[in-house]
Amino acid sequence: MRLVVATWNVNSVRLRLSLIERFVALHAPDVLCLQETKCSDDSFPHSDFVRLGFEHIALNGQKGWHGVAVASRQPFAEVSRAYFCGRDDSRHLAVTLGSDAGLAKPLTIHNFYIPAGGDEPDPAINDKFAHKLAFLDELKDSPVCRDAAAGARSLLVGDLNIAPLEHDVWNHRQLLDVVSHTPVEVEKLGALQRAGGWIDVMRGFVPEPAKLYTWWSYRSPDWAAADKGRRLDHVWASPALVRTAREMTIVREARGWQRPSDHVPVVAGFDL
DNA sequence: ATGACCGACCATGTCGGA
Repeated sequence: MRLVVATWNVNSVRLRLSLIERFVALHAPDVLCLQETKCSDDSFPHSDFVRLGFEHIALNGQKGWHGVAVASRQPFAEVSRAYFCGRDDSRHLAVTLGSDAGLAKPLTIHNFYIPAGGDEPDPAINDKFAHKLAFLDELKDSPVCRDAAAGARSLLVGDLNIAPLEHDVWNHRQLLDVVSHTPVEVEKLGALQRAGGWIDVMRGFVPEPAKLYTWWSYRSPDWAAADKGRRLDHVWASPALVRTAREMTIVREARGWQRPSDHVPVVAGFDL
C-alpha cells in the first residue's frame, strides 16, 4: 500500500490550523508529523484534526514551546516518547503502524524536534549549542538508530535543525560559522545517520548540486526573491525501506500563505 | 547573517527560535 507521510514544523499548531487544513486538502497525507506545536496536550486542537480525517492522534506537548504531535488516518499499534540529555523537553514521539493500519510488516515513525542550538557556535560558552551536540551524540547511541541498523522498518522525520550538505544552504561558505551548518554539528548528524544506516529520502529524489530548502527566516524582507533558505527538515528511511520511496514534495508555496510558519511541509510517499 | 520577524506568556517586556 501507498503511505504518504508529511513532516512540518508549524510554529504553533493552534495558530496554524487553517494552514494545516489547506495543506491537508492539497496533499492528503496519511500521517502528519508536527513540530513546535507549542501547547500542552490538554490544549491541543484534537477535534479539528478529527474533522480533517485524522482520527488517531499521539501527543508529546508542553506549554509554550517545543512539542511534537502525530496525526494519522490509520490506527497506532504502539506509541512511545524518548527523552534526551536528562531533560523532559517534548522533542520526540514515535508511532508504530501495524496490521490494523494495513501493513504486512510494522513501520515505526520517529518524529523529532532537535534543539536549535542558539546563536554562538561554541559549546564552551553557549549551553544551547552544547545541548544540541549532546543530543546528537545521545541519539546516535540510542535504540532509534540501533533498531534501524538492525533491520527495523522505520522512518526518522522532523525538524533536525541542521542543514548538512553544501547545497542545503543558500551560501555554504557564509554559513560555516552559523549554527545549523557548522562542521561540528554536521559531522555529528552524519555520525548518527551512519549509525542507523539512514537513507536521506529527499536527496534521493533531488541530488546535489540542486538547492533544497525547507526554511526561510521571518526576518528576510522578501523571502521568495532573496531565497536565502536552509534544509532543516528531513525525511530519513531505515535500510529495510530502501527503494520504497515513490515521491517527495517540498511544499514551498506554504511559506507564502497568510501568517505562515517559517518552515514548510515535506511530503514523502512510500510503497510498503 | 536572515538581522526591516514571529510566537507564547499570570504579557504591554522577555525569552526562544535558527
